[in-house]
Amino acid sequence: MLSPAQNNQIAQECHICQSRGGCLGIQLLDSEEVQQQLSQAKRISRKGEHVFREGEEADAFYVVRSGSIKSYLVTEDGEEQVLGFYLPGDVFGLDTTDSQVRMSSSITLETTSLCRFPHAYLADKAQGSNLLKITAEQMQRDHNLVLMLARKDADGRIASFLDDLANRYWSRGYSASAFLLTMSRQDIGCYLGLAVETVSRTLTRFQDSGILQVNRREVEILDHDKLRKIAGTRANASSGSCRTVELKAV
Amino acid sequence: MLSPAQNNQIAQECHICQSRGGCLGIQLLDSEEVQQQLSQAKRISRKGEHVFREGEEADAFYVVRSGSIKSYLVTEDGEEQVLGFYLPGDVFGLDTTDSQVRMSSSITLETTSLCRFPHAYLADKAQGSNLLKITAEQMQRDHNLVLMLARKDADGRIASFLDDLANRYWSRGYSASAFLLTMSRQDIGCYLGLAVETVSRTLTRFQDSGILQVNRREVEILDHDKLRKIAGTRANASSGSCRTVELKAV
DNA sequence: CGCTGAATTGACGGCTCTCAATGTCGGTGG
DNA sequence: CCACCGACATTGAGAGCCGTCAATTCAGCG
Repeated sequence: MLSPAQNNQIAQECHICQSRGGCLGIQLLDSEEVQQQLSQAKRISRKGEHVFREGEEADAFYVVRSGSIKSYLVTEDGEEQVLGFYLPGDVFGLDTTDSQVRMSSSITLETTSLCRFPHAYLADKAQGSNLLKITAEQMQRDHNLVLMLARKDADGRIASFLDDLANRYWSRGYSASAFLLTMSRQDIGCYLGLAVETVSRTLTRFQDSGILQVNRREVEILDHDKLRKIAGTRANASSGSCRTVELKAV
Repeated sequence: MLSPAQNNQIAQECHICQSRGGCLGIQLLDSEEVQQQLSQAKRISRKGEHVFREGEEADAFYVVRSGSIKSYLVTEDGEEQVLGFYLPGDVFGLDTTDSQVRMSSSITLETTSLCRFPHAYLADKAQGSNLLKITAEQMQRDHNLVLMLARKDADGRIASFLDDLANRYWSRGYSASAFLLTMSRQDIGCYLGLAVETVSRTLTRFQDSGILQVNRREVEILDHDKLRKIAGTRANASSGSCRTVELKAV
């Protein structure tokens, strides 16, 4: 076991995971290996480099230290479906098949620094519960995405997307009202199941309504309440008839 | 450790998990507890009963022995978003929040028998990798759903849905061409993000095209190739401009 | 300075949602 | 046994959102 002082030093060295209750390396890696792994772990990639690709062996997962990551998969006809974007502090690379093969690819959207957590170096104890918590994050994200896709129109999707980004930046200590979109309009469209033109038009319309200010990749949210309101309202009652039917009480 | 004979006996008692490489109880539960847990585990619920609800404490997950389950969550405006349907052999109840709280509700669609796996009784060893494998299933399912919602039109979604069901029945030893829809049209619509009427119309149109025969809950697939073809083709190039851009090789 | 790719804006058409009516099945009570 | 009823499913007509196609502007870069 490392001394508290040592832990402290390592934790300070990487403040990214504080929102999770401390450095993941200390939580997950065999104590004796922590320092070594953490020092090996820092990988810096330039924009457009793949961290891993679908089909490769999955022998590690990652935490974003700085920069941003796009996770996507390629359909049969050779086109992308974006699965998510990862910001500093986010864990990614956990979605693998039964046989520990990558279910998706991930690529850097800018110069990005990562922590790498090889599966082989994970400590055994309490691993299950920790991993469960982490995978839960991913699944929640998936569910939110599904929810957006299935139940919201273009306005709702864009608003949800921006609100989500704002919250995630906020929880990481950045401004929730002004930030940079590290991904292209196309990426956003892919993520939200919208055409690029629709993304553009919607942003412009939001700007005209005074909800936000947008210039290229720069976004400033002026009326967060209104944004949240748009994000919250669903598009179609389509599945709106899907009310929770409470069956007769026993 | 139980003797091979005992393991064999227990495994035979429950043949559901064979496709997974053997009874999950033997793989996951503390050996000494296996038999006890397995006998306690059998829970039979009548149609319309909740297995658990969103917000409850998540102290166990489940495997469907017989019957079927609908997983859903309720949006702010009190409406459902179906997250998936679970058939015999499927694991569900793994999607929890950080603090081990249910992220979704699940309800029986018919008389259903379940195996219950309390987290407290899980053996420590090799738990991590096993759980990872299992959560991976769930995530893959999520991804497929997202893919459908974001990139397929009504025809594609319905076709994918039916093809998926057929494959899952097939892999469990049932007919892949004729089966019963255990869920209502509304449930299907919720799952696929379509209006009930669209589901109905699409099924009718598929029938008129000779792809399948449908009567109420009974479905018989007549032209599986054509079904798969429809399922495979995407609706909009919307995100179709989302080609995999191969950046310049280094 | 020209080129390339990203982003914006406009016109048009189609898919699917909405609203509404009808048909069908299972259960209930007379 | 039959009429009635409610839930589910089907079918039709109309409208709106969003994708497609196309042109234009703009930023970055060699």
